[in-house]
Amino acid sequence: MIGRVFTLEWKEEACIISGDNRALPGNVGKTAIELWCRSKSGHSVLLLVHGLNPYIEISDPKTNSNSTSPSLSLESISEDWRVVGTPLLLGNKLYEGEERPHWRVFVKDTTIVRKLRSELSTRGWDVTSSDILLVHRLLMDCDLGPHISFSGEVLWANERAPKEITRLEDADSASERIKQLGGAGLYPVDLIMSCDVSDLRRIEPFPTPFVTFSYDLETSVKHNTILCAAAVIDRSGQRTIHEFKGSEKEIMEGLTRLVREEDPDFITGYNIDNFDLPRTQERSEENSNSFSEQSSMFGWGRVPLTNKEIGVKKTGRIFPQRQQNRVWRISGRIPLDAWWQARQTLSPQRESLRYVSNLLWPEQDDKQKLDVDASQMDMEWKNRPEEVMEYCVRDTILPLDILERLKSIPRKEALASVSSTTVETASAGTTSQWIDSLVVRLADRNGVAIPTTNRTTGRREQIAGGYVHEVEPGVKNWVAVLDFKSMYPSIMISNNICSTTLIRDSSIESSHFVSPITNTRYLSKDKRIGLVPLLLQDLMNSRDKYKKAYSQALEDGDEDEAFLNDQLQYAVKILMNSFYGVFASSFYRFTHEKLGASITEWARYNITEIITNLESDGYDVVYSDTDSIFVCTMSEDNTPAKKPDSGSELLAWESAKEETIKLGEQLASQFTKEGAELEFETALSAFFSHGAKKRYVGRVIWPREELLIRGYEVRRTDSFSILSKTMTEMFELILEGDEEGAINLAKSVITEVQQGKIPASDLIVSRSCKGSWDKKYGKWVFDKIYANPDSLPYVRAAKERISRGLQFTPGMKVGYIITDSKTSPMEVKAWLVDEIGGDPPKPDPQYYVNRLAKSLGRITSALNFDESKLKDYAKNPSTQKSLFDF
DNA sequence: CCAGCACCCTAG
DNA sequence: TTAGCTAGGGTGCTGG
Repeated sequence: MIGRVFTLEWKEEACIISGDNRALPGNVGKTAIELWCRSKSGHSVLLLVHGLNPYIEISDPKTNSNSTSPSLSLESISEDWRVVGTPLLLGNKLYEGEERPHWRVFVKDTTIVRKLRSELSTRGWDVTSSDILLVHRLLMDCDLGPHISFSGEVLWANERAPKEITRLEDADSASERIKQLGGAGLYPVDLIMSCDVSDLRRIEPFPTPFVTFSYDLETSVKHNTILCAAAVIDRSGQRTIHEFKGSEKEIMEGLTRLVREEDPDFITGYNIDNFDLPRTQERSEENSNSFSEQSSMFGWGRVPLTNKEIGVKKTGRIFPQRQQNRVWRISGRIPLDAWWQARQTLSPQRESLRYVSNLLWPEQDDKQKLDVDASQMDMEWKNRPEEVMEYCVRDTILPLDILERLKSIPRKEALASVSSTTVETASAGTTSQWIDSLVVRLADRNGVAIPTTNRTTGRREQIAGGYVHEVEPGVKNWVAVLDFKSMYPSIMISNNICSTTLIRDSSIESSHFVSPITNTRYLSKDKRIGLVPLLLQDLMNSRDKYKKAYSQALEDGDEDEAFLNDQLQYAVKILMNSFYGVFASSFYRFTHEKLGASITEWARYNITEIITNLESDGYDVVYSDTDSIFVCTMSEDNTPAKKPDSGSELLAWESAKEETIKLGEQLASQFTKEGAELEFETALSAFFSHGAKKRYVGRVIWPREELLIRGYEVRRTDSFSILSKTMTEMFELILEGDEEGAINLAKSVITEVQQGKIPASDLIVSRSCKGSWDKKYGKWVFDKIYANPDSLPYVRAAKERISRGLQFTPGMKVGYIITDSKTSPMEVKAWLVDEIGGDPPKPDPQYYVNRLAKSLGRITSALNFDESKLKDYAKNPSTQKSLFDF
């Protein structure tokens, strides 16, 4: 290997992708933290950080705040072989509502923390700060986010490293030096450096030029073997395409060489989590006799190909790994499945790559042209290898286009920035890890001990949630929608709700907050401001700051700056909204069961009080859900909801609109109080519901014009398109006051379905289907998950898919057509036309007539025209000429 | 025909 | 180093 090395100091800025740690050689009780970064100027960096060593904290439950000598033995801890030095007295910390002295115990190595923790707690100690990864500890203790500047000693650099670094030296001695410093050897990155914790600084977020690798395998349906593969590298927009043919071994070695040479941060593809990665793992195992051999085919981890990293068990960091049904982990890189991203942000009706690309780029035929039959891949590969390869290449480009369109990567980076964690944690971590990142560092600075995650299993009793107002069937004209700004966070802030302020005993406090129903008490703010309220207030302020910066950047015409700030404000919103759920959970480290319940009871109290007041003032409250209130702005007004074209009617309409806006603003300010800010969100010219909670539509006229639909089939991914289309059109008509038109539309569509005039493609039902892989028998099974799988239509459709040689992954949506509803369970046929073409299944008209009559009938019955009338009409449309015959 | 149940998906 | 929450609507199957 050729490289350049020096005794050079180097300083630059980068974004932390992920991190890990390794003990320094010689059992010296020191640990180096590895940070994999992408620099602002585009090269990759591995940073070995020194100066932070693993520790845990302990306290004695029997020692109070006035004493510094515990009843338990500190000496025996000092003598433990796993412990470095003597425990360090930190002073008092708050733990479960009590102040008591805490000691910090340094541990030789991160791998033995778990055992030591359980031993100490068996001996009677309360052990805290003991389940936090060292790399997270680094970010917390040094108050860093993902964007950092650093300076240090250069240990190794390749051709992509900055030109200023020039002196040549040999690879072996560089590798040796890296190992002495706790590293693993020559990592496959552009630049390797060493520094001290004090050399790291938090800096303002910037858009990092990440490198992404997208890949796709074509495999034999018969033998599961790999036929060919393609990959694309995206280096800040510049893409290079790579094709792989030959033996399976050659294909996988080619992919692995590409990963190691191009050194991507993200690894993507369509459905890689459940298909390409597990298949590559399987085939590389099958094609090798040792881990070392396998590493040439699947050694994608960003670590050197040393014996230690390859490992003697399946624990070597060189291999991508997945713990039981969880996300994939690849050392130093981030797997990011385009399928999952599309599913999460788009909620598409169906989830095949064809369907999603058609959804995103309807005008581009070439992106979705069907030219290879995936269910006959062996034959296709034999007869038309060029076309198969072209198809394979296209399927590696599309995932990159999807991520680009959904802004997935900048979103993860923004979330990492506002939650001050690595991009990997933002991308693959859990909501409680994002919140940990902020709460733990604040707790450390405020003398609050860090309890471990609550590992109890089994569900505790549910807490009560939000309030939902009954809704009457029918249309209401001129409605103002008010809602609370960040309701749950505001409640936590204004009532100082936090585990650090919860009053746990019956002690008398001079002043405190008391929840309205269960009388849960929280300290007043002059006694102590809760960590979480403090944090939420900070986040609220920072969101305002980002929003301002966004507007300013738009004004200045700086698109990049506007985009960055928009991402950041959005990430803050996501993060703030995650707090309630985490604190209402049963396992989170700073949770107490009373916290979640207090938040929602204050919420219910606030909103029902306002509703009562509005009603007693004579207002008609049409609907309310958790943090929103829909209120009629005119009691006896006949101004039609449909916007007239001109004349005096238009003037009347405009004045009704003005009136609604004025009243909306007035009511919002009237009912706003400290810590519960009510905002006027939208004005509706008409509101309709058939009378069910969480199902309504509105004609929005301010601040923009749109049709608002909530809950109804139109919003559901398991509806079929003729139902969604018809219902949407009916809503348009109803909100314009044309009820007759809506009923007629329902009748005519049902008639067409009865007569078999609607194409099957408008009748596809799609639902997600779970399943688990039976290793022993090598097939998908459903009875571990479902009580009676064969009675579920989507399971039967999934089984049909599988039997036809198509991919199945747990949780995927499966499309099907109901072909005979007279039997029970009803007969369904999988929708495979998108993937393998052929004739569509023949739908059972009666089933669809019934479904439409039921769903559309719910709507029309609110207009006094019920389901049975719709069905009668469909059976014999010619005899029923007028709507009002009935 | 109906109640009870399992399961999916959405609102917030 | 396992893990956000509750409220609510709706479909289809089973068994009486």
